[in-house]
Amino acid sequence: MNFDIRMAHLFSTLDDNQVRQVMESSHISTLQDGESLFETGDEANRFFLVIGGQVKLFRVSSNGDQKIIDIIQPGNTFAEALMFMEHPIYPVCAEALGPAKIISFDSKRFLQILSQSFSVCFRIMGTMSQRLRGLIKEIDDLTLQSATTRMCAMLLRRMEEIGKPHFTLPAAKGVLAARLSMKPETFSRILQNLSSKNILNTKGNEIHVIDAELLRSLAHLESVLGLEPEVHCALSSAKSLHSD
Amino acid sequence: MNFDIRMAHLFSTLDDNQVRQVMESSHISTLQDGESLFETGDEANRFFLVIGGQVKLFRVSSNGDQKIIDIIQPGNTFAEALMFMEHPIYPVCAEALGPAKIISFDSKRFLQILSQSFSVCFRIMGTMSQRLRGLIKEIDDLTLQSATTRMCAMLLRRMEEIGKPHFTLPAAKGVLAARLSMKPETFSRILQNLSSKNILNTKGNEIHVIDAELLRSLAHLESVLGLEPEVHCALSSAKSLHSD
DNA sequence: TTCGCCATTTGATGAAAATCAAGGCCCAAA
DNA sequence: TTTGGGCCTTGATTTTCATCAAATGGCGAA
Repeated sequence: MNFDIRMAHLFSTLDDNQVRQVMESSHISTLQDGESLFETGDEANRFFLVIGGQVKLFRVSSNGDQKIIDIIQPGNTFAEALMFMEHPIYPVCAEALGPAKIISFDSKRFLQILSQSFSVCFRIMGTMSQRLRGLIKEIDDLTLQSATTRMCAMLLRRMEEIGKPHFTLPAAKGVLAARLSMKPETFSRILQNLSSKNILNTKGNEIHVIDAELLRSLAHLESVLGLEPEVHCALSSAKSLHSD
Repeated sequence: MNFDIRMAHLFSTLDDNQVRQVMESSHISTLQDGESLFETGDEANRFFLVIGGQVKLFRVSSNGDQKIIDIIQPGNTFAEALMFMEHPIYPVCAEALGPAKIISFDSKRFLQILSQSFSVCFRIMGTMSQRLRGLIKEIDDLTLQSATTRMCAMLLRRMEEIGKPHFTLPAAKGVLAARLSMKPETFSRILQNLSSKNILNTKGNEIHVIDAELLRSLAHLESVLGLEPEVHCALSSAKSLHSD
């Protein structure tokens, strides 16, 4: 296996020797769709790097609903923050979303390397800092915004990521719904609604955005709320989205 | 001022010399109730330690609603995670909840000290790790649970913190409502509801829990995080959980 | 004490999203 | 080709909570 872990941000400042040390404790796994990597409450003495496919992190409520916390893409690490706790326990479940390939690393071993290199320390702190920021944003999304707003924001992110108004949804609709904290039915209805407003077209998992401006105004509903009168048209059409 | 910053977890492993260095860039402020420390979007070149009173961290939507992210108790630091970002910007607003006393520190200066001491590095990583966990737990609360569930969980936490079924709410009801992402009206109604079911009695800000078991079952508490013998930042009001 | 300003409570109403229940679609296996 | 099982969609209904509006109550200042 000649995959260079330095492609991952976390490992990018390691020298050859350090990479070798890290790799000594590593283990590559290939996962089937839906195969579990770890569960909430498991002892967390390893962390992970996705090198193929996707891994979803989620929590399960007592009624069986899943809230997807994050979907980890290839090249990204996860669960590395836990190595700094005394009795680390995974606070989420992780399982493959489709077939996936991952490398796992021994946390203790990595801590040893960490204690030799400030640059790696700083690197990891930067990563954690970003994650913190991301989670705050997430809380923001969940509390200050409606399901429609979240949907529009997601579509816009995806659109800008691709760079074209025509793109494919990054996962099955049901999965995205869980990611956005709504039921599949709601997801479907909102999409259908946006479509009926001629803001976009859908065909299966293909999305074609027609009116990106309107979409944007829906996604930024709140920041728009207090502003100029002219945005009111966009706003009012936003409000009427659900009422007819 | 002879307050020893080593009381704070983050500084606990500093030697006298390092403490002196850190203090050189520090600044003590006394805040009135409601006085702002910083706002979302401000350049973040300082971080803070609360030594008296409380500081609330929150985000604001344009309609004026506040979502309280955290309430920082004396002895705790906040905004320290930002020093690892390239162009650090506070992602939340901070203001005093009642009169408060805080010390601020220069981030750059502290980074220098950090680059001399692995123990401080590890310390800060541990802190960040806990914050991450806390935020995940938060997302959990916001999505998988109803307003009543959140209320019950909060009451239980508070009860266990105090150790008696009779206690005082840790802040004004309106503030707690925002902390739990609900309107004051809803907060009031839920409390009234619990009371009418003889689960608890209320009188002003005094709560007397009658049926803790029932309360617990309403909170749907999966003991996912139940076993956490550790640090606990007992001061901070609930939170702690994350991997990524 | 009275006044006025708060935070809180209470009631009535409405809107968003969950839930319940079918039904349709697509694809893959028989 | 037919069949069956995931997904997704659609419709009807219900629940939860926000919103609007109007008391109530406490507490400090005049």
